Parts: sequence; structure tokens; C-alpha cells
Amino acid sequence: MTDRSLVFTLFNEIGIINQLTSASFAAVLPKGMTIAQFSVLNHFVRLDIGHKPPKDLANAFQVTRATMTSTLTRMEKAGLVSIKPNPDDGRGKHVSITALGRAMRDECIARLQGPLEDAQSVLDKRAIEDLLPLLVSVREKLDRLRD
Amino acid sequence: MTDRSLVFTLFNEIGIINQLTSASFAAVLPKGMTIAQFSVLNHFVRLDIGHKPPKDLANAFQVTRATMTSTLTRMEKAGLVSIKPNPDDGRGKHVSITALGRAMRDECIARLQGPLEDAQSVLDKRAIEDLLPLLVSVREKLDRLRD
DNA sequence: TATATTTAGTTAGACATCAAACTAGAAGGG
DNA sequence: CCCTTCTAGTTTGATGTCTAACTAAATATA
Repeated sequence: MTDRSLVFTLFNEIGIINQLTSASFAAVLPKGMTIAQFSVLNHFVRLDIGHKPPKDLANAFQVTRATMTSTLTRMEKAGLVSIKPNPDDGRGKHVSITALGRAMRDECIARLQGPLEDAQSVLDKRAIEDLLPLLVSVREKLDRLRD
Repeated sequence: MTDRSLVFTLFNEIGIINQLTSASFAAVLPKGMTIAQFSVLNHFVRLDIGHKPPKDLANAFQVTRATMTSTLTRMEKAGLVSIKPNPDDGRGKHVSITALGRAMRDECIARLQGPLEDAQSVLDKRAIEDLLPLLVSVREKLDRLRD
């Protein structure tokens, strides 16, 4: 196998794994919830942030601002986040999580336990520990390549 | 880190890498072409198959039949594949690649060299060779879990 | 054989995603 | 101070993706 098709195969495998896992995670979320929306909620809780501009959220998840606008609009309509103007910058917004958003995040976490346990049961813990640092390194290198 | 958050982190990293690479690959493809469509074309050429039912293509790429219908419809409209009824089964179809589809596949391959070389230049070949078998094993286990 | 179940494919409606074009406000340079 | 450039966010139109409900054909079962 040539080096290039090796790289291609690598990304192909990653794509399929991503598809399999995203699908199985999405399937257990409450009606109307998605991985993208859960990720935003989880971000706010994990980092314990008061508020953040959409731009920073877009950067954090490596999506365009247009994508983040789309997701946040739906989340605001569902009452999961609050979006206010940034008083110090007429162009900017401040996004924050609501109490309903926190509750939804907890509910999602609970429901994700099942698929995570399933994955854990077939994957060897050692294999994961071997894999993770390699993947982190790949991701960091690709990230740097982007700049 | 708990076992479950280890698994979660693993899939998170995979998701981000997938997003970074898909975006950079998609960016160089000819106007109107996508990774999904290229994957179908490449599948036919690599495996040197005459024709295949949509169901098998859906299985090969781990997407639903509905998704494959959507992609194939667009590809047929663009003249990249041909879709005929299966003479032996009134429910089925036969999908095959056209000459235009082959030419498009070659063009895509050529254009993908750049991003692949970039990726290759930052990733160590050894690292990829370590990673690949682990990922293949993970994918196979997740696949079996699905059934 | 007649009915029930399974299978292949489609359609409809939803969400995430992108690129490109746009608006509006901020920052900088003359 | 004005004009240019940059930045934040939105809108539009496209694709890929899913689930759920549907049609039609094949298979299994009673």
C-alpha cells in the first residue's frame, strides 16, 4: 500500500467509526435533541462558563459561524440557551445555558450511559488507552496544519 | 478519568479528526462533487464491480437506504452512475458507474493528492501504521455490536 | 393457496453542515 | 473626520444524514 492510500484508509476508517458512534448516540437522545446541541450544553457545564460568543463556540467545535447560528437558533427556540446582545460590542452576542438546558444535559448524560457501556464492553480498555494518545497527536497536528 | 469518559473522549477525538479531514478533502473536489459521491465512485473502481444494489452500497458505507437513495438520485442526475431495475427481483435496482463517473473519480483522486500529502507530511508513517490496525479492530467490534 | 412477514426502495420532514453573499458594527490609516 | 478593511453574525441554497411512514415485491407460514 502506498503512503497516500495508507493515509486515505486511515481517514476512511475514522469516518466510518464516527458514523457508527454518532448514529448510536443520537438514537438514544430525547426527542428533538442532537449530538451538536448536546455538545454545546455539555461545553457550558464542563467549563463552567457564564457566557460565550457564538464565534468561540464555532471555533471550539470546528464548525463555521453559519452552522453555529443555525444550531443556536434552534436551541434558543427550545429554551436550552439564552442569547443576548454583547453590551460592549454591537456586532457580538452572549450565549449562556438556561436551567432547562442544564436539565436536558443531565438527561442526555444519563441516556448516553447505555451506548457508552456497550462500546466499552466490546472495546478493550487497554486498546483505548493505546489509541487515545495517538489520536490526540494526530488531531493536534491536523489542527496546526489548518492555520 | 472514568472508563466511560475515556470512551467518550475517544469518540470525541475521532469526531473532530473526521470533521477536520472531511472539510479539507471536500474543499478540493470539483464543484458539485462531495465525499459521499466520490466514495461511491471509488468503491466501484476499486472493487472492479459491474453493478451493485443500493442496499449493498448503503451497507458498505454504513448509511441508511434512504441516504443512499438520496445520493444515488443526485449522482444519476449528474450522469455519474446508471440505475436500472434488477431483472431478477422486482424490488431491486442495479447501480453501475458510467464513463463520466470514472473520469470524475480520476479527477477527484488527482485533486485529493494535495491534502493527502499535507496530512502525510505532518503525520509520522509509523504512527499511522500503529494506529490503523487498532482502528480497524474498533470499527469491526462496533459493527458487530450493531447487529 | 392465502395470509402474514420480511425486504428493497422511496418519500417527507427534520437537523447539521458548508460556501457564498450579505448587514452592521469596530478598528485603522490617511 | 472619512474611507477602507476587518470582524461577528445572518441568510440562502445546497448536500448528507437520520427516523418514520409508505409502496411494492418476495418469502414464509398456516
